[in-house]
Amino acid sequence: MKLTEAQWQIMNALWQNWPATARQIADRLGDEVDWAYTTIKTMLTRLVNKKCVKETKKGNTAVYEPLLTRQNARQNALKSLANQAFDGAFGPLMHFLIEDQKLSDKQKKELLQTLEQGGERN
Amino acid sequence: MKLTEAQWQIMNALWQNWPATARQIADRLGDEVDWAYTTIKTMLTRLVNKKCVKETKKGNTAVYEPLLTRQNARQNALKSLANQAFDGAFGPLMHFLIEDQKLSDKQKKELLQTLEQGGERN
DNA sequence: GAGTTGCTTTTACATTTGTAGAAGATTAGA
DNA sequence: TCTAATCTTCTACAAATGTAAAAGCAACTC
Repeated sequence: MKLTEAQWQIMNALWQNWPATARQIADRLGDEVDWAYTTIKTMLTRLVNKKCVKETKKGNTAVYEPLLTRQNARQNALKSLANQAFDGAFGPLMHFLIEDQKLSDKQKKELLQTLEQGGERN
Repeated sequence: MKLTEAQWQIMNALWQNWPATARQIADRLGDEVDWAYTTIKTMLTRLVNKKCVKETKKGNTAVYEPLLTRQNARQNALKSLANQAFDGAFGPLMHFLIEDQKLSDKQKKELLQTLEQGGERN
């Protein structure tokens, strides 16, 4: 279930709003990338094969919708990053983010808040 | 500079302690993976080509050391994850981690501490 | 000095990814 | 109904990745 760079872009475009046709996705991606329409089609097909996307037909035209949720994709990505690069735990990852990514004070404050909220919710 | 899964494993083994020979790396990886020695050699060579690792000769034997630091690799990985999956910012990433990864109370407490410390240091 | 051991370099080959052209089917317009 | 615009499916091909066997060279061991 690991997505490649290109696949993330497609998925991001799809998550933005779906169901969507290949053309719509192509349009959404228009600014960011410079892919031929068929390239996008191919990638969609491959994502369908990987069960990340579902394809249905509306007449002649294929309509796509995500099977993999953004949530899930993010979770997987983070998990695999944690595994590969941070000894499998989120702790060190977060630690690294906080210590080394030089959060702005504002960001830190927000984080603190999030943390406290989270504490109450659980 | 993006590392693949397999490359992370090699690099992790190398970061553990270096300079190291291919054999040493193979031994360290022994538990985790089941690769032929030559596979490891090949991967090291490829990492050398990508300038992630430096190779020097000690007699007949190649000795490897990282050129890419773990720090840097982590940074790159996080950055690219943030870009792909979190609209390019660390904020949302962290948010996601905290909100959706269900940190244990202990983890949360640690985090709070880290945050406060960080605050003082900066 | 012949064999075993261990390293190195070379070569190979399947799969996945990035990228897309070509050709065929369909639909919307003139 | 002929045509232009779109879609779709098929096919292609290079680069990267995963995985390693083969063959060659050096060194230790009898």
